[in-house]
Amino acid sequence: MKRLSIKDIAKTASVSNSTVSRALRNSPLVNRETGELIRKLAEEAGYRSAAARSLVTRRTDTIGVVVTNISDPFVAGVVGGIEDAAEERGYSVFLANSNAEPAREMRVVRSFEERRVDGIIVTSSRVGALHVPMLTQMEVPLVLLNNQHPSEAAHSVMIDNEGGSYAAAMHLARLGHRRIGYIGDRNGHQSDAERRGGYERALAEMGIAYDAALVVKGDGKPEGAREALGQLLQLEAPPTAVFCYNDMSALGAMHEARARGLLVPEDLSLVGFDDLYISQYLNPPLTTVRQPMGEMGRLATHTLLRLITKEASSQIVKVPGELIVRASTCPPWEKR
Amino acid sequence: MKRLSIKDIAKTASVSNSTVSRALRNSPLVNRETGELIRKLAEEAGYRSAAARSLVTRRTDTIGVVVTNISDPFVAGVVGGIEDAAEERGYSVFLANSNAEPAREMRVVRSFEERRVDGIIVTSSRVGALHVPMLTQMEVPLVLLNNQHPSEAAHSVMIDNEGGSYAAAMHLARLGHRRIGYIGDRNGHQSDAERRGGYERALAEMGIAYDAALVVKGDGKPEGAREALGQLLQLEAPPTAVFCYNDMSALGAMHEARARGLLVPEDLSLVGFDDLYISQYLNPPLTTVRQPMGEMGRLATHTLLRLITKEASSQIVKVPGELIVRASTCPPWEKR
DNA sequence: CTGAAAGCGCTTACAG
DNA sequence: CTGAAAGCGCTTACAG
Repeated sequence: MKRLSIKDIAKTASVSNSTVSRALRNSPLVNRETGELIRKLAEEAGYRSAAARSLVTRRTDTIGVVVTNISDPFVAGVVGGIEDAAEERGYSVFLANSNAEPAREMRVVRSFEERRVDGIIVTSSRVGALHVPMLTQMEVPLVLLNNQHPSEAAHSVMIDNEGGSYAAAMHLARLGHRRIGYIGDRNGHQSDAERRGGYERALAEMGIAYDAALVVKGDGKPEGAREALGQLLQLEAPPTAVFCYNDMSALGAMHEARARGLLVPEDLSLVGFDDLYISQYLNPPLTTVRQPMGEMGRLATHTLLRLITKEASSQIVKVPGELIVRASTCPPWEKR
Repeated sequence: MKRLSIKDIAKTASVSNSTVSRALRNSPLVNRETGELIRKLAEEAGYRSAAARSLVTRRTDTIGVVVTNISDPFVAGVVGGIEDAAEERGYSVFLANSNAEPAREMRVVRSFEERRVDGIIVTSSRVGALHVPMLTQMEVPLVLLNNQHPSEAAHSVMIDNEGGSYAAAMHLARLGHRRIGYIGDRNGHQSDAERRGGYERALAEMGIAYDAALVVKGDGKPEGAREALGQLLQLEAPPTAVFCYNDMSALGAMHEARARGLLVPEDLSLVGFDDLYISQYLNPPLTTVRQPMGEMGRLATHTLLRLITKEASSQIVKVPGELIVRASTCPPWEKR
């Protein structure tokens, strides 16, 4: 069964290619009955070629999404939202992992360009930000999601890192904690600086002196956080609570605490950032700052689509986080 | 900066379009020096249009991947492997969520067809299997990954459900457990039947009588497993160990056990299936059967690529699972 | 409302 | 080794 083309349909409907093309695009320039007949035939018979269409329309109804690693649950959540929003509007999405390798990111972006995607979304990439110049020069609409580079001229969707972290640290301080640690991300992300900023503001507001020894660096993954918590626990006066850069770090910290025989939250309160799906099922369930991942993906897509259709669109949308209090935090005096 | 075409390069190199086209494809039919010059110009200047090329070559160097839900960590792991393998071979991947909705799955498959993908991979979809006839009729190469439908005529990559589950249940039985529960998946997946099969074979081999009351159904997610574990715990003689359909179910069971004040593994041993990234960090770390997700994705891609190039390829690849023993299981007599 | 014709940007026999 | 020409399958002025 050969792939049918517009021409075949034209033949069996005994009209011209032009008419078929119009009917398939629901053009008003075509007789109702003729149009319906053609559409019915097309439905049964086959489909048009997007390639041929794109060649003349110069649109592909396609967007490219570059992520550092689709296996990261935060990224996967965002991509889910992007795909949903794109599909709703009739767009298909190309997905490419950069693995945070600049060379690979360049490669995939070029392949996106060659495929003439109508727009590109870059997620959480430090690398990506370095290429903003290249990307903007390509003059393909671009939206950055949780961009990690301060100086961008691109449109972006960002979580309110500072505000969310402030809420997290305030929660801990109000519980009565005075020695509150922060396990950050050593990769020099802007988000790390912002989250630390919110943490510091909360401490200051609660009259807690900033202690540099309580601020250590993980890698955004469980392993790095385990080490980082180890450092914190070696302190003369170890923290009674730790705010972590993200849920994955909190997961590692929780694991490490358990390995050392500490109870969470009785011996150590822990707060994360992200609210991954699994976080509610941890033992204990994790107190964290929710990022609406799917929603952020949808937002980024809508922004991009507006860019593509040249509609006005806000340069940067900042999404608030939401503190979700669960069982990994409690007052320090419940200790022992 | 306008998008350059082959024609522009031809002009500045003062050769014909044909020559540029050949040089860009590294054809031996072109003078070395000329070729290099052209390639250099092209590198600086711009790129060819994949759409125009596809129109004549009838290939798009593109594959479509349909998943039920990219936010599922198992699926995300598989997609990561697919994307890696595809990128290596110069293919781009379209990603589409079906959300397990048949209508949406149809839609995305059609859009894949319209975009003339060279091949399609369908992951873990019960729905997908229903459309195998439609898909095969499209005569686009198709590979199913962990297909949930028994009667397919398509190529597929599957985990050895029966063998993995047998190993999991044997592990429990050898630890000394005699009352071993199974929390399955109520969605009627073939994988559920196979995993239960492995469980039953192990019991039989260890001389443990099969007790239907110990076999309950979850939904493959934490919530369903919580309920299911609740049922098991209401039994007169509740199980001392439970094998779960997947890690997400084990996560829910662990959460429910904790909520009821049971200690894992002392009061209840728990085994999962998948070995998600997070499973090693759970409290306690989860004993489970590892599915090499990324590897399976790569395998599916290689099979598909072979199909695309008409090379011979095995109809069905069965991947062995690996039992990973961690801290969520112990002998029953350690109880109390 | 409809059709003939040009053209989108490539690739590939065909003829040198 | 190179170029002119046809053609891939559509869309869209243009002319009825």
